[in-house]
Parts: sequence; C-alpha cells; structure tokens
Amino acid sequence: MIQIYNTLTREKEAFIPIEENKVRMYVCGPTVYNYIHIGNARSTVAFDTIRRYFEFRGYEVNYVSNFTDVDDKIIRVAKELEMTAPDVANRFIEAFYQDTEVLGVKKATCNPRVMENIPEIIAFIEALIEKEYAYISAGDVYYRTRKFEGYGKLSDQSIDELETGASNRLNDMEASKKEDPLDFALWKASKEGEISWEAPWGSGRPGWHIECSVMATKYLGDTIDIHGGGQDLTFPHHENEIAQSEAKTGHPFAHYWMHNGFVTMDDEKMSKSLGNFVLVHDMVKEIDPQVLRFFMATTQYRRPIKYSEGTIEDAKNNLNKLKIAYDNLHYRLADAEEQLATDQTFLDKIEHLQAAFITEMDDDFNTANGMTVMYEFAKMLNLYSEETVVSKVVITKMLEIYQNLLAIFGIQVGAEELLDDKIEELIQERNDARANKNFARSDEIRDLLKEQGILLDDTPQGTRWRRG
RNA sequence: GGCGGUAUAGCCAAGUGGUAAGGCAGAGGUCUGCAAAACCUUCACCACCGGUUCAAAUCCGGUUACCGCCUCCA
Repeated sequence: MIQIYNTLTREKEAFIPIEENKVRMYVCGPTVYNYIHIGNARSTVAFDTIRRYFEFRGYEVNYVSNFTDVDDKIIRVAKELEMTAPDVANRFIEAFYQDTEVLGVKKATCNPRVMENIPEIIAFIEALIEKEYAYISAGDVYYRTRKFEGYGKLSDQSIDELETGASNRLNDMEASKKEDPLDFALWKASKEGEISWEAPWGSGRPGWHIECSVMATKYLGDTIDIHGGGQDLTFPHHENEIAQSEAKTGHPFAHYWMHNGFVTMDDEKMSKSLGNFVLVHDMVKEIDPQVLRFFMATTQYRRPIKYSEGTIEDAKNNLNKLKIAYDNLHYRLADAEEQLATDQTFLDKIEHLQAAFITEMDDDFNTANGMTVMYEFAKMLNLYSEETVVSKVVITKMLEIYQNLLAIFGIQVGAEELLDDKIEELIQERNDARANKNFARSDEIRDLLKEQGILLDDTPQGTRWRRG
C-alpha cells in the first residue's frame, strides 16, 4: 500500500484512489519566460518519478501539468526581446520539452496552457461571481477570501495572521480596489498594449491562480487524487486554488497535496530572485544529464537537496557503479548456459530485492532508500557475474528487473554501443601482445585508448571496454 | 511576528523507542603480468541541556544554529 505525506493533514496517509487503479494527478508547471533551472527540474523530475512509480505499481496515471503562458514576466521579457508574448511562451515551452527530455522525463498526458483555456477561465470566474465568491472592481475581478470557510487550511495559517501580512504590503491602488487586503485577483483589467481577452466585465487577462483550478477540474474532474508542486507554492498559490475550486464546485479539490523540497546551494534556496541558479540548458553541456537525473533521486523528494560539485561528483560515481554492474553481467550472456539447477535460488533473490524496493518506495516515494536497494541489486549482479558457470535464465531476469527498477528513476542502463574498427583492431593487437607476454606494447595500447576515453577491463571471459 | 522544516562520520544520506542502512572518499586485503572492474574487511560518543522509560538519534520540555513560506518563485 502506497503511503503519501499529505500537506493538508501533515501526515502520511494510505493512498486510496478515486477510481480503482487510476490516479488523477495535477502538477503545477513553470511560467515560461526563461529556461528551467535545476530547482524547476527537481519538481518536474520528482513528480515524474512518482508518476512512473505509480505506473510500475500498476496504476493508470492521468498526469496533467500546465504551462503558465500568460503572465507579467512573460510580457516583460517579450518587450525586452521585441517578441510577442505568445512567441516568448512558445520558445520556452519548446526549451522545456528539450531540457526535460534529456533528463528522462516522460511527457505528461496533457500540458494545457492558459491561452488555450480562456473561455473556460471566464466561465469559471462567472460562476464564482454568481455565487458571490468574487466581485468586479474597476475592470478587475477579485476573490472574496473571507467568504471561503477554511481559507488557510493548507498552509495552516489563521486568516487573521494572513491578513496582517497582506495589509502591510498592499499599495494604494490595490487597496482602493479590494474589499479586503486578503482578496486576490482572478482577472486583471488590460493595460495599454498588453495581450488581453474580452470578458463580460471588460477586457484583460487571468490572474495567476485561476488557471490551475480551471485546468485541473477541466481535465481531471472536480475532485482529483493528487495535486503537486514545489513547497513555495503551498501559499498562496495552492491555498487559493483550493478556495477557488471548492467554492465553485462544492467538492473537495484534491485528496492529497504533495510538495517537493528545494534545491539548495550553500544551504540557500536556488531561485530566480536570488540569482543563484543553474540552468539545465547550460549544465547538460558540461555533465551527463543522466547524472543530474540520478542526483535528484539521492534524496527523498520532500527534503532539501544540496547542489554542489561534491554531490554531483558522488552522483556521477554512483550512477557509474550501477551502470557497470549491468554491463558486467550482460557480458556473461555470451558464455551462459541456458539454465542451471541453481537458478531458483537466484530467482528468489531477485524477487526478494524487488519486494524490498517496493517496501521502501511505497513509503512516500523514498527514493534514497529505494536506491540503497539498487546498490544491493548491483552487488548481486556483480557477484553473479563472477560465478564460473552462469545461466541465461537468471541473467535475463536479473537484467530485466534491474533495468525496470532503474527506469523508475529515469535511469537507463545497458545502451548498446559500437566501437569503430580502428579501436577494435587495437584491442585485438593488445590481446595478441598479452598472449606473447609483450606487456610493454599491451600497456602502451591501453594508455593510448585511455586518452580516447576508452577504458579496458581484462576479465576471465575476455577483454571488455567502456567509456570513462 | 505567524506557520513550517532541518541539525546523524571527511562528503552525501536512511533511520519515529531496543542499542547507528547504504553510497562516495580514505585505509588494508583478494583477484590481475600490471591495471581496471568487482568482491571482502575497516571507518559515528546521532547540535546542546534536562526529563520520561528497563531501554531514546527516535518521545516530552527547553536552548542554540541554519533554512523556507507569509511578495513573483519548483
């Protein structure tokens, strides 16, 4: 049984889906005015891993993640780049797909965009006005926060505490339009020259929070299983989504609220406003994106994860270890017997490890512990690959399960690669030299290949190579 | 000020009552022509103080430090 830590109740709860064997999941996506940084990537990767794990456990996942493509920052960037706002959005949506693809992120079932849902947003706001949860003020539309009972239940704040914070930073313009400092915009009246749409109360564009309420309910229904996002979205974004959605539909919006922790640098949150961020787009030029993906799995998703040269280096070494284990065993397929009397013993071990993996991952997607099981798995692969006589049945099963489990983390092992003929010839020449005990020549060739990034391992079954 | 989180070895990171998983790095060893890879062995007074308990990293009270949200942010 999968246990999920629910921000709403601040407890781990057993996951019980609305529909049997199905998961309706909505994850807040990025505002597309720049390339994504490692922090954005963590959120995307964390929920991709969760989604893949659900699928591994036999659930059918309807995974919806939006793009916020209407926003002040996009408009600002559009001006700077002398592009239209939709062009800016399109450009960075394209970049998002590229960056997440190399990180091994599976495409969402659906990536809705604000611009494509304007009529639904207007209808949603109208319904809120109808129910008096919203009011029109000088072309803007605001949500009447105090009317929603339970406002603050997600972030565990009393409405009066929130009020204190809100009134301090309210400017005069807003103060004159809002009935209450806590009220937030559902619709903003258009300014000169900005992108806008016609609505019954005047032209303008949607506020920040409304889009997610609209798109989540449109694509997944009034009540969804899981709503996810970064911890910084808990308040006000998710709090406001709850207020909007539940006021409109009269039903609970999401059963489980999941929030991922931040990527930190020098113990500080990596964020665009602090300027201490690393873009995925730039980083993957330097390091294997698989390393970055692996790095994300080394810490449980709710915990902060430390980004540093050291932690990335560790991730690189560990990922390599897992890959080599696969290759070590795969190499033995060539000389393996069809089956052996001892097979069942090893098949039982595989079962056992897979069960252990599930136990760890069922506990709120504890990838750090799941990875520990993978190290044990790797050790089993290495030990088996050193057996004198091996069985195809066992090897095939081991590799298959190992590969499947790592795929949950977006990690691929066992990619077949070819060497060019020249290198093959050198390896052959070296083996001849070794047979003739001409170790000077043999070592010379090994060094030569090393310079080209080809590392050689001599095993009882022959010489193997790998890239290093 | 309100709410929340964290503090475990050189580094990373699990662990919610029974005496510290795992990985990296380090040390020693096996294997190897030498390597590499792998395997084996080794490496922790759990921030501090007090309490509860036969027993606490783990529960309770307090202290300190750091971080996050409360304003756009994954």
